[in-house]
Amino acid sequence: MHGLPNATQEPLAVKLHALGRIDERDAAALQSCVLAEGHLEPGADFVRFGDAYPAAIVILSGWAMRYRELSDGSRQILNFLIRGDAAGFAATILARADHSIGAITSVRYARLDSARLLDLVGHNPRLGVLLFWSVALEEAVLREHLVGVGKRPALQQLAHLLVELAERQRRVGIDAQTARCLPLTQVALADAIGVSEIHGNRLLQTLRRDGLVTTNRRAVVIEDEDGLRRIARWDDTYLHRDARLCR
Amino acid sequence: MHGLPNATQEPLAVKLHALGRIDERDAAALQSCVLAEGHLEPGADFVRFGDAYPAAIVILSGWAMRYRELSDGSRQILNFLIRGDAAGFAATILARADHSIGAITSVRYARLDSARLLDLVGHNPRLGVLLFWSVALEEAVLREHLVGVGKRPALQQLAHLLVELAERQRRVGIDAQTARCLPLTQVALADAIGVSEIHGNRLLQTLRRDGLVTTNRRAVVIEDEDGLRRIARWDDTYLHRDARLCR
DNA sequence: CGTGGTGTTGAAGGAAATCAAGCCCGGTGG
DNA sequence: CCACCGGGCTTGATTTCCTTCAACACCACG
Repeated sequence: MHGLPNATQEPLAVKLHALGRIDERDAAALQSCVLAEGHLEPGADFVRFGDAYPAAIVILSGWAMRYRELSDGSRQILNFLIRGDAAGFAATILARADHSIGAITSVRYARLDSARLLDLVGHNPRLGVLLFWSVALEEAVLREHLVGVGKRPALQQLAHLLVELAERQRRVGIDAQTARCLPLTQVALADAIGVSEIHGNRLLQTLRRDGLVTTNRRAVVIEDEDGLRRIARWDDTYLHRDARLCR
Repeated sequence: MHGLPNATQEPLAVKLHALGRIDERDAAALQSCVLAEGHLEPGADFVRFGDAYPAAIVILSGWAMRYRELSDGSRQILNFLIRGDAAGFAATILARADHSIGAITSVRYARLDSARLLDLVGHNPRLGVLLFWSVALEEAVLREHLVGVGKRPALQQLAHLLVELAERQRRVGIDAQTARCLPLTQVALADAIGVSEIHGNRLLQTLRRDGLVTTNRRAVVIEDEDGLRRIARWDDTYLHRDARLCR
């Protein structure tokens, strides 16, 4: 992000900034909700299904995921969380987690003082609107995901996911080169789009054959995003939806 | 619902009451947000994908659905909306709808004054918590739906949906007999669980053969809910999750 | 009395799961 | 240093589930 005041380098602020202008005072206020930083190793869980919720957090760097394990051992990944994404707001409300959240790469996060955040929102409706916006957007992503898993052909759905993740990375200020690289194993991708690991692998092969992506050991790199968009039938209004920011 | 103060008969109040006690004053306050009643015929849309959002509403009676149409003409139903369910809160935030909402049966609804609601929440945190709770719960339902569509065998997923809908009806005070009856066509069910109409029909047949459901022309009636729960591998903690109500 | 939404059936083809190996590579420990 | 191991990836063969296509019966409705 160019020309941002310094305090807005805090990821939640960066994210909200991408939605609408927030000034230095707002950014500072957000920053004041940060209690401490924490760290998770790849594979470690932040919450597990059925556990009591820990405090709310914001991801500072690295990749995490919301997921659910089924009795037969399979796993559905509900969403990926990157820099600026928040989790655990429901802690104020729900007694127990209805899904697990785990680290994919090494993750740095900030713990938030949710009482203070709530207070802040009460006194600064504009911030509240922006926060609500980001929650609404996450729900929109979830809905789109459901549509994809339910109705889209698997290849299209895979392409859609890859484009979405690159797009989301750029939106929180990650540079275009880095944003092309998605640190996901093939199992993770398969579990996200709801197909078997083997089928997921074969789908990736066809994308690779057409030069749309390359794959490293534990990552997928987007080589031809426009091509992927075509396969995905990407709708530019998705994620682009702008907030009504004045009030 | 037995022994409720009169004002709490307003559906949103009934719904929140099911989550935690709300008193007559709270209920009256909620009621004061109602602007007017409206009505939709079966098949009519409340919002269509891409449209500007109309005001927020609460369903008073009847069935509606959130859904998305794809370019190939197919449809994914995201969620069903019944008495007490709200829609269009995102109107405050999002410029355009990212999904359509349509009436399945004839629907009565109340339009809400969202500015007033926001104001109310600001002054009555307890109400805010309850409202947030209901939003969080809807998101939980959406996540569960995604898990089902992605990972559960279609028959299990169908059974799960039927049980969930009956359960949700009872929770908003609909009597057990009525709650067993789900006014859904087979196409609607199929579109919700992400299978073709024909396959959906065959799944219903197997449920019928085992005496778990009967079907009228445009409805499914649950005959053996415990049996369905077994097939669905129903988890009793789902939807039962209780809010942390004191603060 | 047609017409269209709804439900039902059969047959055939396709998409994806499952089963079963085997490879590559990085890390660990003997 | 090398052997071994395990996580990630790849491939082929087989089976299962689900879609598609094509009819047709059945009300409910105008």
